[in-house]
Amino acid sequence: MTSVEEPARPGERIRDAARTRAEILDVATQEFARAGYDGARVDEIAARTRTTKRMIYYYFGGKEQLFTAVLERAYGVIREAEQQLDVDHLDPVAAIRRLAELTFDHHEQHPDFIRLVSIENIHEAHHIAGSEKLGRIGSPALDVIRRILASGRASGLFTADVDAVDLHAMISSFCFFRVSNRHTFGALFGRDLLDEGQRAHYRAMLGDMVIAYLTAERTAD
Amino acid sequence: MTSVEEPARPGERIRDAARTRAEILDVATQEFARAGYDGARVDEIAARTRTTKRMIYYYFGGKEQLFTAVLERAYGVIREAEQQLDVDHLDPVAAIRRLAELTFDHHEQHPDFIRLVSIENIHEAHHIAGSEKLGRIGSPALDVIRRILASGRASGLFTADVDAVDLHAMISSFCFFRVSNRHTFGALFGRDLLDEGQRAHYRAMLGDMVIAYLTAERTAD
DNA sequence: TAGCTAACGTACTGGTTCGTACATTAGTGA
DNA sequence: TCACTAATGTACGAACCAGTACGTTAGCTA
Repeated sequence: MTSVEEPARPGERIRDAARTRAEILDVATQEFARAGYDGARVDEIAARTRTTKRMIYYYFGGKEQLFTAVLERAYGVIREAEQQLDVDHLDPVAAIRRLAELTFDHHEQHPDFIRLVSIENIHEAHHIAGSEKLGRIGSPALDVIRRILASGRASGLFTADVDAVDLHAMISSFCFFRVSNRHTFGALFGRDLLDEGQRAHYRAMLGDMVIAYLTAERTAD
Repeated sequence: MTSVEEPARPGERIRDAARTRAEILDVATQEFARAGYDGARVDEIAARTRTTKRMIYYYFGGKEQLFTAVLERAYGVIREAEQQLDVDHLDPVAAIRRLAELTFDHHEQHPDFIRLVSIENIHEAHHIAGSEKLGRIGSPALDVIRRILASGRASGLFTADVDAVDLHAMISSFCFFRVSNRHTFGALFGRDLLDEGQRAHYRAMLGDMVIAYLTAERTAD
């Protein structure tokens, strides 16, 4: 999520539009993820940048548009990662487990993204709806899931006629919840879902669950 | 979630501490759920009450404590509902499906509660941690799950040696995600997870998933 | 090298928002 | 019935915060 890491040589290297813009986005991502949309402070974002508040309005127009830009970039990062998915060489069962594991890993590695999505849901996806870049973009992972499901059904390994979007929701919900609800779950049940020692356990549990669901013999249809 | 519904006879019925307190909590629940902690306005809460802002500070002390009180009551409602759970007369498979369905229904029926929990997670469960009533309260559903799992294992129906808290997390994650991420999911995939026509489908899917997981033959252990 | 414009900084403003000082009254117990 | 306190209302203040008016300069181009 970090795209600016110049050594910050003092005094030097002024007037770099691209860098300034990117730096604002980096800091804004952290600040919005930290405090939510209304909790985030434009002054605080500016203070943690090598530029001033004026530039935020110069480049983005306002707090609202800045948040939209943050979301757009965050979703862009996810899309790129999902496009790297390569599980076609595996058999359907192994492929779906691998996909679940990669989704699991990805959620764990991007807690700020999870927080931004949670925040955007509190605001009823208002910013996504107003963004040309984000409306109905779907997810590259969906195509992967579709291919795996088709091949699994063809080979008779998968008994259930499952919809790709539904399976994506099933996998995502577990991965997302583990990160998004970590704090309340921990406070209520005294168990940290992100505990390092439990990581492999939950990762396997997700895979087992999905495979079991896809390969179970249905009593009725 | 609504506990005050007096006919509001004008001018009458002044000086009712319990009612005033409850009315503030009702309105505050809506306002916090609507806008998040920082987005919520104390003045707005007061305006939508038959009393004044002064009373909010009189009864609760401040915005922070008011939010904690809102959370405490919301969790209290959930606990009460979970205590009504009665699935002991069913066989383990039917019992676990019934439990999943009731969890599913309950999440769907209390979107404000889901939003409050999401908001509290953004704030890293700070208010729960500071509340005597909420620390480590767990969930009555956990005991039910423990009983069902024990009986399922004893009868040999459940192959997996699953932990109750983990199973609770699995069920909750799907139910929670469906409500909490409804808006971003809908905006991105063009599918409303709360669509009335899909309700039975997702409800069955959750049950199928859990049952498949619990009854699947494991390849390794 | 002159001039033009994109990029940047400073200082301020107007409205908002949490919180409170102060005044008042309903209802209860002696 | 009288006094006392719990409950309530009004009006205001001080800090905060998004957004902007205005001024400046770096660096490219003709």
